[in-house]
Amino acid sequence: MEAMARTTETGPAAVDEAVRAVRVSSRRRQILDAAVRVMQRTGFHQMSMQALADEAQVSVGLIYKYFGGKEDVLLGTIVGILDAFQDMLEPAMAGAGDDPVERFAAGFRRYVEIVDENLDAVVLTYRESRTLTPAGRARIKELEISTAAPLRDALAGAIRAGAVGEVDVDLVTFDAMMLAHAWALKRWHFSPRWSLGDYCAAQLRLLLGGLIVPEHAPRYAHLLG
Amino acid sequence: MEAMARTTETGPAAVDEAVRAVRVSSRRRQILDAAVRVMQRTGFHQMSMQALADEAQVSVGLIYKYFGGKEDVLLGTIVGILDAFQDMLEPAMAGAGDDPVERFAAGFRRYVEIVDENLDAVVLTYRESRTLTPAGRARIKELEISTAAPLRDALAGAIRAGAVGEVDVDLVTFDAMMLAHAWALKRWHFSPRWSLGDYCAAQLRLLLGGLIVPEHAPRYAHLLG
Amino acid sequence: MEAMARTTETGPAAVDEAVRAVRVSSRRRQILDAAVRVMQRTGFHQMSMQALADEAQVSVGLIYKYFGGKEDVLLGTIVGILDAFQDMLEPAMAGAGDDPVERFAAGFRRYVEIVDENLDAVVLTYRESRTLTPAGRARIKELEISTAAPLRDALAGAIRAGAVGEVDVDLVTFDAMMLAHAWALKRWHFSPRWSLGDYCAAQLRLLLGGLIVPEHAPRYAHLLG
Amino acid sequence: MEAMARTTETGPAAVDEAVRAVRVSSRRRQILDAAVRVMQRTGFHQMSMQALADEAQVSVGLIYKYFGGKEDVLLGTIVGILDAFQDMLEPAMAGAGDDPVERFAAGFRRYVEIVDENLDAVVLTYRESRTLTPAGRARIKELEISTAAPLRDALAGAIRAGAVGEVDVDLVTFDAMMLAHAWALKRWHFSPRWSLGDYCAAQLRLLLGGLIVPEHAPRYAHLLG
DNA sequence: AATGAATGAGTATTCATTCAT
DNA sequence: GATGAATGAATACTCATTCAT
Repeated sequence: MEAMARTTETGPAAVDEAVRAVRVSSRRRQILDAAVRVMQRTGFHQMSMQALADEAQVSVGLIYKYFGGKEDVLLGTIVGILDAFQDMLEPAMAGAGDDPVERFAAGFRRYVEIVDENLDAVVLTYRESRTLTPAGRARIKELEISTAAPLRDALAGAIRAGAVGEVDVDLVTFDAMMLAHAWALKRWHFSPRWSLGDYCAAQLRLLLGGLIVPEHAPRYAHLLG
Repeated sequence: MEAMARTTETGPAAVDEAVRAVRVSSRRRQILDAAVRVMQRTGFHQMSMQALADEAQVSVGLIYKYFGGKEDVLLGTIVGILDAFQDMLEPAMAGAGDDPVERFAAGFRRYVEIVDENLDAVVLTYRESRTLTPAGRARIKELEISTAAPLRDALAGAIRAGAVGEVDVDLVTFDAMMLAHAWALKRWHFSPRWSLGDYCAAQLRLLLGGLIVPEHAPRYAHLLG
Repeated sequence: MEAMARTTETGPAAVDEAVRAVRVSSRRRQILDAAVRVMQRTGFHQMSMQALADEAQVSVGLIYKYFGGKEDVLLGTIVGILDAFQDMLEPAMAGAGDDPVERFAAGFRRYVEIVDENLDAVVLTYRESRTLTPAGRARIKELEISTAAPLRDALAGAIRAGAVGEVDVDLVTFDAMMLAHAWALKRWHFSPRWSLGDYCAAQLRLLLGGLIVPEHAPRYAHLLG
Repeated sequence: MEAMARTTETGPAAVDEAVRAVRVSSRRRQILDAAVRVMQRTGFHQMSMQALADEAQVSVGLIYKYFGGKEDVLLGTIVGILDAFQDMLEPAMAGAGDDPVERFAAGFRRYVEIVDENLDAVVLTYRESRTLTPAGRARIKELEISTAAPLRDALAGAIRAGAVGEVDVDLVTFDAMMLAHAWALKRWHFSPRWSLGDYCAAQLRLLLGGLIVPEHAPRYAHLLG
């Protein structure tokens, strides 16, 4: 059996390579997950590498095997969060049917939910971006734009379908994203008074209120309240 | 001569007191202004007290006569910025006439302008708030709310006047504030494509588009595009 | 009196300046002296800044006010040693009379004596030079050359006076310096069997034996043994 | 087959032993050669075991199978260099004929040549000796003495032969060694001005000038210039 | 009021060494 | 024999804060 396993077409070296890649990836994840937890408690600047090592249950030295330094951990953390956004948003919108307005609404709701599940991570994105090198910042910006792409597409679809008038797709998408982020950025203001569902419904009402062309309004009455 | 100066009607102690208050205030301002400049360059955490002292042209020790410590300088800086917002917003709205919708629009435009004049300071507010003590954070929150009060009042007036339907005043005010802040927070995205005027106009169109009741719409055609 | 002192042509600022310069210089000396002691015990690389601070009876931070870093302390130490050489060699030779051969002999003896008084410092010069930046190394080389200048001059004088034949002044000076340094570099070999005086006498005999022209030899019989 | 291999006359264990000894020796050499190369580039303290492993094309762990630790590598390196000196010096002198003065001169020339071929290794000997344990240092000292033995013997022979007067053999040998080392230690001073041959000739002239008794001088005119 | 010399705790990073595989 | 992942102690350097003058 062992011999057989070693004589597949990829060969033993390839297998070892793969095993190693998995281990590297899992170690990185282990450290990044710990980093999110520590930064939620203390912020990036207050996080000592020792504290991170303790939280991740590894030695300080090992962190430097997987990351170039503290800032690289920060970049990895933020990128990880944004990746998670991207991975979660599209499926939710895919399950919302064909109507582009409904898709946009479902996307927005999901976006806010994901924000709610990653409150501190979102705040982190705003707080610590400037700490990154220009290259790191550029990467973050790209990711943020591509994260919102499904929302942008749905909105463009709604305009093509005639349900929404001619508006600046980019601006509206950005506004939607900002208002989703606001749930995290200003939760000290909203959270005591608003439930997540109410917040989404109210914001969607405001967003769509000025966009939906009057003759299509009845069909979206459940969104426009 | 010295004796004469000390025999004015308010009494020498009072004069000294006043002189001292002015000097204290001017020294504080001198240091806070320097702090804004340094933080714009380097961020709060990178700013050393020595660098602040150099920029403010005073000695390190003197900073500790006027502030409790580094964090107190940060609090003072943020409060100073929010104070400036408050001082500048109300006059601008007062000069916009009686129509509450026009006042709101004028207020929003001015708000974005002030953001534009204090880009780094606004970002600072988001980046460094968590560095503050809970007491400091609470103070900031209050100030942020009271800063937006004129906008809130105008919107409430518009509803009372029947120009705007029944909406959640607080939410809309917050959205407006967020979108104004977004000009600073996301300027890497907007600034290359949008002028300040276009940004204000487009955002106002979206905000008001869903709010103005149809029969009043013609009167605000210049705002709704 | 005080007033008078303050109204000399240099003025109070200049006085303060001078006071400060003295303090800076004394602090530097205090730290450099400690550095020599610690490096003698442990070598440069083993010397921790904390250990240096303890030895110098100052705080770690203060060292960084007076030196750019650890390597700067090393440079300062070596330069200090070479300066001491220069300050001590010339007076000794000046007191040795007019005969250039006698001057050379006296200079060599003094050189070895100074080496003997700074055994570890000399070794340090050989051991740690490479640790320095190119600029630092260049400075050391210059100093080493100028340190040996009095010996070189005496030898050149001896040649002009006809007491010594035409030899390469530079080479002989360098050899003399090397053999003086050898007293420190190889003291594990010499020190048990040779006294300082015997070592000097023997080396001088070898050095001068081949140099002095035969007809002058009688005059220097006490040197040639 | 395996059984056959195990029944040679020396016995299987002995063969394995021999094979192992060769391999051990070759691995040691592989690592030591790499160590010389790395230390020439960076010095001992800057050399990380990882860098050494990379240069030697082995894993870090393997180094610890052949050496007790980093310092043991250093000791091995220095010993290796001194061994090489010993192995190379004697043959060169053997080929120089029977005249002891000629042998001494040939030995000195060869010594400087070997120094020239191992410039950094020689400097290493001076720089890093103190890093060793007392036991290691003692070993180095012994080796250095035995390395110079052929020179010492030739000089003693020259005295016995009456070509050189009664001088301290040990001191002269040491001086010769120092001046050979100086070619490495002070190459920044000599190398731009002197060729290796000129340096050897000039130093030999100085060394022998005071030693050769006048009546033998004509025979060594080619050495005394 | 004002200075700036002095402190020393805090921290990112490196690297010799070990050991499970 | 050979690997290299993992460890964690060691250390140069920074900087907020104090205090004698």
